[in-house]
Amino acid sequence: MTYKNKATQLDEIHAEVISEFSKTLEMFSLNPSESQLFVTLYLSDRPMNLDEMKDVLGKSKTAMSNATRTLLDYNLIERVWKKGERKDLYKAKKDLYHKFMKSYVRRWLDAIDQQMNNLNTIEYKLKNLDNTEDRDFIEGKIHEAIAFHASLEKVFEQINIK
Amino acid sequence: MTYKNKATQLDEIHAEVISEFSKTLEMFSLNPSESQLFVTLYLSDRPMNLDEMKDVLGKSKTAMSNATRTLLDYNLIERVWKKGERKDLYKAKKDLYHKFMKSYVRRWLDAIDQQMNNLNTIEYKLKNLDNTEDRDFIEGKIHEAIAFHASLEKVFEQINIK
DNA sequence: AACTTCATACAGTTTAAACTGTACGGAAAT
DNA sequence: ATTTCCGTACAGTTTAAACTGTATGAAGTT
Repeated sequence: MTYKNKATQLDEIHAEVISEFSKTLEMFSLNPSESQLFVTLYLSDRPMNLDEMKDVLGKSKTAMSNATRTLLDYNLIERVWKKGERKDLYKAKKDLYHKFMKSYVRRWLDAIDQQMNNLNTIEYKLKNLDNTEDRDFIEGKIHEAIAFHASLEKVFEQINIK
Repeated sequence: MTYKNKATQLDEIHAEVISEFSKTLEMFSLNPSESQLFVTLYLSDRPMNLDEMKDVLGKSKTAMSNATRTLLDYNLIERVWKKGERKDLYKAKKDLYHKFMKSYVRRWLDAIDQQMNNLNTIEYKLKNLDNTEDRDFIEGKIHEAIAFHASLEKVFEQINIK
């Protein structure tokens, strides 16, 4: 039986957690680098710089730079200042669940809002057309689609409060 | 000013609704063909066959065949039988909001369940290792990750009831 | 001021998703 | 039984996302 020291075994576990947990985070519309990077920071007991990240994940520094910016934008990680340190340091924010939900819900709500505007614009165009059976049919459908968006908005707003 | 007859104007509106509404539906993890096809069926006053679909969307019949199968699987459209008709006919299901939410929530819950199992498996492996500070640290993180999944499960289950 | 060292912009490459066209098997029509 | 017509499997192509390597400019160091 092959001998494995504790450190190696823990490294394997570490890698497995990154691989598995990141799959869930990808469902929040994060790409693989973003998801894996978040889990890496989440599992780290101290802030990390871009070079450390790229070594852990075996990806390019550019990928790490892009991923940190997105995660910052989503408010999932934060930059940490350390005296005498030239490299940027980042750590995962606390309270996983709320941070992810908030970011996710916000992106949904933004998109829903945008799409409702677009549908309202289309509906407005319809009003300038003569009334016909076809016109009324489409108008009804657009109305229903807008109501669909309103329902979505409602359900995501409810999540937000919790 | 260019003359446009009613039919042309309505066709334009029709195309715009497909283009815009489908963007929202893509957020339910549908690909462009699936989303556009759903909206097409949604806007149609009668069931359509694959050839009609491909003409409306300007895509291949294979794309339509694949898209209908996915939409059927997600329970968003249904097949319609018509006497003497050899081609398969499909129509959009009623009650957009509930159908989409249900399908979406189900896919989230399935994935969460799968991921919780994976994390539990990893945690079990950890138990066979000697206790060290590092081990305890990772174990705590895995626990937190599992709790994160449990919270997700809860929030999506709540949506489901409504 | 010259030299390092960092993050990131940018162009190019790789990889994966989306889509197309052809071919095939099965069902219906002749 | 043969022919026609349908949906879809499959292989190949196109398109878009993800990622890499190099270049650049800004900030810190000597």
